[in-house]
Amino acid sequence: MGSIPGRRPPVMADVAREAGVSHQTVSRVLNEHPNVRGETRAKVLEAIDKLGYRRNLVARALVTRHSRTLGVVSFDTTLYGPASTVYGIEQAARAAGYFISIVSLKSIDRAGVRDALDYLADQGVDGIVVVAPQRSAAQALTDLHLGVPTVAVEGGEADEVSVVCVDQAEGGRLATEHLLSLGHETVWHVRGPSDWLEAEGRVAGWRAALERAGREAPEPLAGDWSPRSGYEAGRSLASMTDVTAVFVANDQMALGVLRAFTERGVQVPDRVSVVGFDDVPESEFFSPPLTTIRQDFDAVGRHSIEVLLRQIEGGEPHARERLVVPPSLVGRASTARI
Amino acid sequence: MGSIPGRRPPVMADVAREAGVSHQTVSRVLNEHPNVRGETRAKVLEAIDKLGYRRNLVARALVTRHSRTLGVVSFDTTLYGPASTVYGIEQAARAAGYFISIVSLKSIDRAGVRDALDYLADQGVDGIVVVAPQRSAAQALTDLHLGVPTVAVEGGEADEVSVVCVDQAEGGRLATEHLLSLGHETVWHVRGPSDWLEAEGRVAGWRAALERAGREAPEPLAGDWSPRSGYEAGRSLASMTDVTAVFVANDQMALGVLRAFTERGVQVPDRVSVVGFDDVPESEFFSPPLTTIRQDFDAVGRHSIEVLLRQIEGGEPHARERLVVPPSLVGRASTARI
DNA sequence: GACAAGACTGTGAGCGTTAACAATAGGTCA
DNA sequence: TGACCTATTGTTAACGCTCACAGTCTTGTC
Repeated sequence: MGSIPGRRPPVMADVAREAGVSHQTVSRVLNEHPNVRGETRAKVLEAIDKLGYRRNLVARALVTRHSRTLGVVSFDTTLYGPASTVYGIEQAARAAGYFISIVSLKSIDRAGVRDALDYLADQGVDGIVVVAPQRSAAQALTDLHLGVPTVAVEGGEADEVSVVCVDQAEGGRLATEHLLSLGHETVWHVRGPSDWLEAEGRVAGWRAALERAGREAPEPLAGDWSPRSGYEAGRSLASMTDVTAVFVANDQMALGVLRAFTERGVQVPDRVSVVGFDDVPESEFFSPPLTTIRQDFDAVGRHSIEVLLRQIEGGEPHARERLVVPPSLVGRASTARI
Repeated sequence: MGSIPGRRPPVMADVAREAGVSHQTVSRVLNEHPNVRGETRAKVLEAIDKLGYRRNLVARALVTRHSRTLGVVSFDTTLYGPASTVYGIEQAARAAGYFISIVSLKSIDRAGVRDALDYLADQGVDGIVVVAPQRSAAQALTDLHLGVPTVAVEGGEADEVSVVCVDQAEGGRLATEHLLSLGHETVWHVRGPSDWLEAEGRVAGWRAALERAGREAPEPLAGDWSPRSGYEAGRSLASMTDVTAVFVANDQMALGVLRAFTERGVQVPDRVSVVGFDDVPESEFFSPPLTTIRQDFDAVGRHSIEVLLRQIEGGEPHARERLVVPPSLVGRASTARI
């Protein structure tokens, strides 16, 4: 398989010499050009194999102006949601023959997003997926952007770019209606941080469901997605006697709520029902197992690549699509009839 | 800021013309070459700004033979450990001015690893980090590899490449000794899948600690890292009357164990003490809060980049380092004196 | 005031590939 | 048979940058 260490790797010209053809013919074989005689092709392939030749994608990218690399900008890939989405993106991209270059942001202010996009644009990516669940990120996308096809995951109403998202409001509605259908008078809500579009969508769905049922919406409790913030919200809720149902904006916070309830002797679901959001793998084993709203992160990742590739390869780099993935309710033991 | 859509982006020659200098002088300014007159530099920078010029990194990579991109091969970036490690890698790499290209593997057989490495090598990465916690992956690394500096995270004894890892055996020892110090006669173990080096390291540490204390090591229960497998192990353990202490090989399985114990009315920590591994953010809010072994994934990620860059930039591409990060015990409410 | 040693700038080649065009061979059709 | 097509191959020129080398312009020194 060639490639003696220390010697410079073979290039197309070496293969051409070995096979007794021109470098262009080698290029044709590599690019599966139809007009190459079978015999010639065989000679070239043999030479490639003999020398252990691998084509230089950097040189190729220089002349074709396509790197076959997609950029992904994401916020905190340590969280289950973004991690799963990025995973789906990566799988779909690789299946389509694209590389993935990742930038994980710590803070998601406009400057950070701008830097990340510039950074990726410099590298010559053919397209960018921004997992931009925050309003600020989505806004940053709206003004800046330069000429690379872009799709935003959870990008809100942004009409400058294509968007793929889960219908968060629908999720909030499903959770709330589930609780109401169990006979609860009203449903409390532990919400996510206010800059997050997902948090707002869930609040909106929750509020809409309550309104439609003619119920009063209590003041939502603030959280920041962390179990700790859920725990603190849970302590507040535990001290209120009229709380019988809580919709928590993600499973991690729901875990904190459950913990606080356990400490205070508040039985779930006997005295209070709890619904989470995300369906992380752990939630089935919470105590009690958590009723939650399932988001198909994998589908979101796959779809975002599909949309992006349509823009890149379909020759409509500025096309704008909007693709909404529906969430679903997963019923478990943390909710019960009042 | 220049860059009229539709027109081809400006290149170095355009900047040179605008500034009235040669393209080489522009290159010098960009590369911070010392011998450029301040006035000239200013003219060039002004022209760059005016035209909105951005240097083409692909062309640069072609001639320098350095892409300033590092490849990362990882297995299931949905899990907290790999996700956190990759996050640390990404942050450290970007801080050092490198891009990160990611390949997430579904299955980690030799062919998969080989493909991933080839794929990245084709792309022209300057170095590769393989997050290879499985024995098979580590072995795959050992034979194949071609000429790109490589570092393995959790790569076992592989002596073909540099390795950065957490001292898993030490973690197992810490967990076990903690339980023994609380007066438990022996410690049961729910282990991870047998192909995983981390699982084996933890088993080894557990066994060693028991041996040193002169205790019998019970047969470990098999798990696959998932909460469900922990749950099943937990059901078995709940039915044994002589179990008072369990060391579970990760926090997710520990959650499953706790769930099973709760269902069977086994009090933790009153009747059985439980220790996990990883210190995921949720574990503090399990019921009860989980005593666990903390791994500094972030440090592992950072160190792996440091080691890799030393190989790449230090001119010793085949140097082999071994860097071990110590774990630590985080005491919480799931363990108590017998 | 001439000369060497720097400081600064420009010229040309080449990185490894693909695109555009040219050239050759073999055959078809009137 | 000769013009004319088509299949196949080769030649040359980019792509946008950096490297090596060759200039030119300042200084400082005696």
